[in-house]
Amino acid sequence: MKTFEHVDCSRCDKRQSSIFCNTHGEPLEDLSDSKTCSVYKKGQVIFHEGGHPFGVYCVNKGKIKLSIIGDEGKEQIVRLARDGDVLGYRSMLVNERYNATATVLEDSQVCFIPREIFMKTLRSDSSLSFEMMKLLSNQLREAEVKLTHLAQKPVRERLAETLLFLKETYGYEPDSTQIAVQLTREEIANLVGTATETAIRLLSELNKEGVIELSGKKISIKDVRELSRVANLND
Amino acid sequence: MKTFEHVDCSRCDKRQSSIFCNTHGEPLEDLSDSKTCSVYKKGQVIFHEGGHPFGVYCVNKGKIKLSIIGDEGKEQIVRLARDGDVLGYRSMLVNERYNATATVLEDSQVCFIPREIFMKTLRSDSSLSFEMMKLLSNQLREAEVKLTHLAQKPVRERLAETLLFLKETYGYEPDSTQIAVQLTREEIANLVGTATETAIRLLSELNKEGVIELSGKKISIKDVRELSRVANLND
DNA sequence: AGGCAGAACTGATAAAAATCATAATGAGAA
DNA sequence: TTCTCATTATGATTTTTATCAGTTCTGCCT
Repeated sequence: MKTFEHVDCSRCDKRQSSIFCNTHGEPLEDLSDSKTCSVYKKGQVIFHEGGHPFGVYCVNKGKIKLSIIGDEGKEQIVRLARDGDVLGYRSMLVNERYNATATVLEDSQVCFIPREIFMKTLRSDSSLSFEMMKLLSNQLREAEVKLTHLAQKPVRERLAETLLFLKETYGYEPDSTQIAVQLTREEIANLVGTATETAIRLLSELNKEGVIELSGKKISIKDVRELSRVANLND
Repeated sequence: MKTFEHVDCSRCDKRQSSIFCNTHGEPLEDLSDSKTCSVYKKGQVIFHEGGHPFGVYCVNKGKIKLSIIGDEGKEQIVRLARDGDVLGYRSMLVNERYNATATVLEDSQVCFIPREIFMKTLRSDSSLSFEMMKLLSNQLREAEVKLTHLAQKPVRERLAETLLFLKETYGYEPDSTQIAVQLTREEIANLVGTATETAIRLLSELNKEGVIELSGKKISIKDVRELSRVANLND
């Protein structure tokens, strides 16, 4: 974990779409001055389930998975983070240990804002607490919808939905319909909530049907419309 | 929906354990003066999925389910509310339509705080936004854990877990080990995330095993320890 | 380049859970 | 009270999904 050149928050173009979008002036400078910026290599863990939170992490550039380990040691991926996303705020707010592990999916640049500074900003800048509430609200809604689908929809539909979700989250590779993230089949299964073999089987099924195209870990969506139909998204 | 006698927030004993625990003085009076208090009968709907939020609901006394209707019209119960809980705040914060329906499980008294007043209080009373963030954080954690269990644990374990959850949420009837809430078997299934017949079958299985005792809709827990073991809660 | 380990794949089988069908019970309305 | 309809219950069957076993593929390391 190497430190990379310090990025001035006021010049960070990801800020506009982040919870700091309305934070300006002194509070923002405070944050910027006290943070540290690091590079994480693929596979590295930013924080561990059960660990103590000492601050929040702000993704400058990167792709990160947040996962919970279930009773039998099986991973469940509960969220994916991209540029501009903030991680670890929840545990900090309620002053509890992390209940998820953040693992880097590809080399990423992440800024760390120490606890005290973040909490101070939260107290002084009411727009930040507002953005926090909105963020939490949205994530809660997403989690509840996901819950419903997990309980009610068959694996094939959930897999299609997951692929569309990956596309929405990370977009396509330049000039292609390949989803811009590399996940193992196991990770895809842990996102969908199924067994690895089942995920593999259904992926190659969609491949045969011409809806998607597989080349190694790269997945391209050949027919978004049909994939949406498979996902059966009416709500 | 009849209006019941106005309850002064400052004298409401549920306030201590609610998000208004640190709200005092003028802000609290404002809330108290502008709210309306209503009685809802069993089965009545407080708000509908898709409807516009005009304020937040504060449960004075009652038991309420929050549910989402899935693609095939099947209900998924995503949360249960009890005395002191607040409902509908999430949609209001992000200014979206309700994404869940709130239905009263037994006759309840609920106060309604109009949108403007609540938002005003949120701006003026920073402790309230803090409590909101904590509440949202906790609910998000719960949702993510539930998600993981839904994806990884068999129905029997989830049913046992649900029964323990019901006990934690609503407690026992006075001088008994009967859980203090009446749900149909279908509702239990929609909470667990399974088919009604499966829920019925597994309930009678636990009944035969002597872990619980069924009498109509009343469920009593005869052996909490064994039920916890069935739920397989290691995390 | 060769070999090795992990990942991806495929088939067979087993287990879990949903669905369908049908009967019994019970609560509320006329 | 009796009738009716919804809920509960149970059995049989099918479908879905997981698990197990074995093979091929691929990237990586020396």
